[in-house]
Amino acid sequence: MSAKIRTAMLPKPTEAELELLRVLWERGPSTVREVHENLGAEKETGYTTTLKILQKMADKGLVTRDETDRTHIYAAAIKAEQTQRQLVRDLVHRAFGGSPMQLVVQALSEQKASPDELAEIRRLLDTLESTNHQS
Amino acid sequence: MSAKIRTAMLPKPTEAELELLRVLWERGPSTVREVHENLGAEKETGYTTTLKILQKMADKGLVTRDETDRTHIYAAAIKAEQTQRQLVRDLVHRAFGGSPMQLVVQALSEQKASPDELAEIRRLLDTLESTNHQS
DNA sequence: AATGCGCTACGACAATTATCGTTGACAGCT
DNA sequence: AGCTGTCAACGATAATTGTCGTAGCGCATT
Repeated sequence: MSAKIRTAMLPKPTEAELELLRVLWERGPSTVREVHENLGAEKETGYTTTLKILQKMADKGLVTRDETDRTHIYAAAIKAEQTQRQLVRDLVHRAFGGSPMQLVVQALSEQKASPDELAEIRRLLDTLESTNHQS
Repeated sequence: MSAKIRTAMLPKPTEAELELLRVLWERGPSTVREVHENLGAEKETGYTTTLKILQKMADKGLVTRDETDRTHIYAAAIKAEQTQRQLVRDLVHRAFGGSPMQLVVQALSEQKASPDELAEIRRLLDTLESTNHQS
């Protein structure tokens, strides 16, 4: 099996980094200030902290930085789905002994999902089952 | 107001701690050596490392320690489901913007689930939909 | 009783993280 | 040309984490 290292295997974002990534995914490319002011009100952290973390993320390649203007603009370098998948795979492996189903059960029972969402999941299940046979 | 800290809000286990917890969940109460030798072969870490982490976990309350015999016996202080739920809630909040459905989608599509498991999930969905109105 | 083995306890250590203060540059206004 | 405020860069710091080495204790077998 050929090791498929496409996107150069970026490091797993830390908790604080993930917080910033979430903002970037929501808002799209943003300035430091925009990111900082869109953090959850729970975070009572200084501006320079946000800046520093973004800089480190740029070093690691987790975000890109457009420096043409004086006020730089940061953008997530990885798609939300990709990171989420990595995190889920990690969690499944570490906490659920490799069984994704257990995680699904937890995720579903933990928070009450709306009927709409449940229906959505059913549709997803249908899709999965049909694509299951054709390898 | 009586602070109802029943389960005492244990700290979130770190990665290494989770690894040990997984072993304890699998095996039940175990000695340090048993835990250590049941780690994934990937972990090439010393015995004292495992011991130290278990001790710290005992301090934090993540595990209990039976010291009656000279060889202590550690046991997980929290149920797997409880920890898993906490981790899932965390991940949902941190990476999925609070939507558990997104996580479910990722978990399902990430790894191919067997038809049996898919059926199991369907049953779970049924249960959830019926118990949906009561709280 | 002496030795050796397995076990716990304690402390040290490097690496990583998160956080902030300070500095220096730049831009617009007066 | 001189303030004023915003911004990026840098360094410092404290806390946490994972990792061992070493010391010291008890038990069993000699």
